[in-house]
Amino acid sequence: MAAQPRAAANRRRHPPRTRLSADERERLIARGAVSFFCEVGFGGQTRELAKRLGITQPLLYRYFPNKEALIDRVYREVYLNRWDPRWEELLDNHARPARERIVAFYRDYAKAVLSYEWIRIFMFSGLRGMNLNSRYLTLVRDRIYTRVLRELRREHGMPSPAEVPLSEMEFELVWALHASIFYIGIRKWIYGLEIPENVDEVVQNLATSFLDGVPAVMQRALPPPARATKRRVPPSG
Amino acid sequence: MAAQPRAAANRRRHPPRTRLSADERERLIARGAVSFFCEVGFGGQTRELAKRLGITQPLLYRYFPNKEALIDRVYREVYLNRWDPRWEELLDNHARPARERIVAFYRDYAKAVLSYEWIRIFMFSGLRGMNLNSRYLTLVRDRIYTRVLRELRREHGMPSPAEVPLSEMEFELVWALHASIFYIGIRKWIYGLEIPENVDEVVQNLATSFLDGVPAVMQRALPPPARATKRRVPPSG
DNA sequence: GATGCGGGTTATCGACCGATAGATAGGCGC
DNA sequence: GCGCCTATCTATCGGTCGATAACCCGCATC
Repeated sequence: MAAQPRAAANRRRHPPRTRLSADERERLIARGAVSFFCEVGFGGQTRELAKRLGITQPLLYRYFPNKEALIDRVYREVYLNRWDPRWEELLDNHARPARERIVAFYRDYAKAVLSYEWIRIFMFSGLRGMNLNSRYLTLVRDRIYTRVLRELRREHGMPSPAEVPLSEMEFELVWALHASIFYIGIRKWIYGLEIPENVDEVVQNLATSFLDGVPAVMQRALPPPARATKRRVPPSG
Repeated sequence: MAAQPRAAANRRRHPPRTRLSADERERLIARGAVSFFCEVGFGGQTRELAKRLGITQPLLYRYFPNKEALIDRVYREVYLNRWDPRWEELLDNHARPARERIVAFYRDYAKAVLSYEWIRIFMFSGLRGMNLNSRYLTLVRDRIYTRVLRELRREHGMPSPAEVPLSEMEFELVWALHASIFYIGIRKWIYGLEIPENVDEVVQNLATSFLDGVPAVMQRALPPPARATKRRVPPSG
């Protein structure tokens, strides 16, 4: 702080500029942007973000052409690499009982999805009108819900999806389980409510309760002709 | 400016100003603010809001001291008068079977809550860090969840909440039903996904499936001494 | 030890946005 | 039909924010 011969050092308002490689700096900015925007929303100011990163605001524009590009990067950072391809294998593995597989999957899925960043970014991007959410959820529907329902059908001796296509109502039932898990995150990181410590146990109970309660509704929801497919029936009368 | 006989009329950029009573104008602004902010979020600009209302932006400031006051008004407009006191009566009415009451309640609750405005304002206010959400949800927990669980306990011959307090896990199970209903709205009005037309039927199935699946989990979750009340068993073997 | 590449900074622009001041005009009371 | 009250408008201010321009300087290179 004392008067130094090097006047330039005193004029400088910024702490000693740390000089990083371009790659490293870009990663730092990207990571910082994720935690910044998922906290304050995409309306957050670039100046504030720069401050948190310990750099000046124009430096952001050396690495990203504009704010929108930075936001895009945040999306990529959060949405990509969150999908575990082993989930599908897990659900397909007929060596384990269906019930056990489904519970195991949801416990693992919950662990991946129930995070501050994911929940909030997901919500912000939805409210912003991006279609990222719908794209992602279509993936979940095609890759997961179909499998869960297929296994449930088989488990309870109902016709396979090939025989009787999965109904909208059946998808709604799986949506409900998905919702009840995701909502735990919403309660904690959007509403700021307390949630139980043993989330894993809660998820397990939710999945169990789902598996107990859903089959009856599924059976009721099967279209009348389909319910009779156990005795082979020709497609058309 | 051009020297015309009726210069004033030509200089006017606005359509013929409609002059309303203060009360009426304020209501108009409040209603417009609700639909505006729930669409674009609270970051929406007062100029844009004024445009939609067909008035000039400074007029807003005649009725509301600042933007924040306008937003507060939006909250009041949306949060208040959405609670139907008959819900509690409905759940307490022992003349009807518990199952029927609970299903009826959720069908009605869903009808009240699954609206564009409610879902989005609720989300926006949560992300903004207001504690309105937690206050509201604490109300729901105290007034609704406790009743639902109480009736479920009674229905299945479990000890009353007075005998064995409601556990966190039991509340989680009711949360799950709440979540699965609320999430229908999130899917539609935040993610922009298609949802079934017959929401009422879906809600009915969700509630039914809940009532089918939950009791077993509840019974398992009861603390050991309580579970043992049927066959008296000493605590330690 | 001059040179220049490139990461980092300061200074600033222009648009936007909340808010205010003061002019304007619709319509009621007399 | 005159005057006043007040709802509404025009004009504008001051701060904010994304973005750009131009300069700074540590270090590798020769």
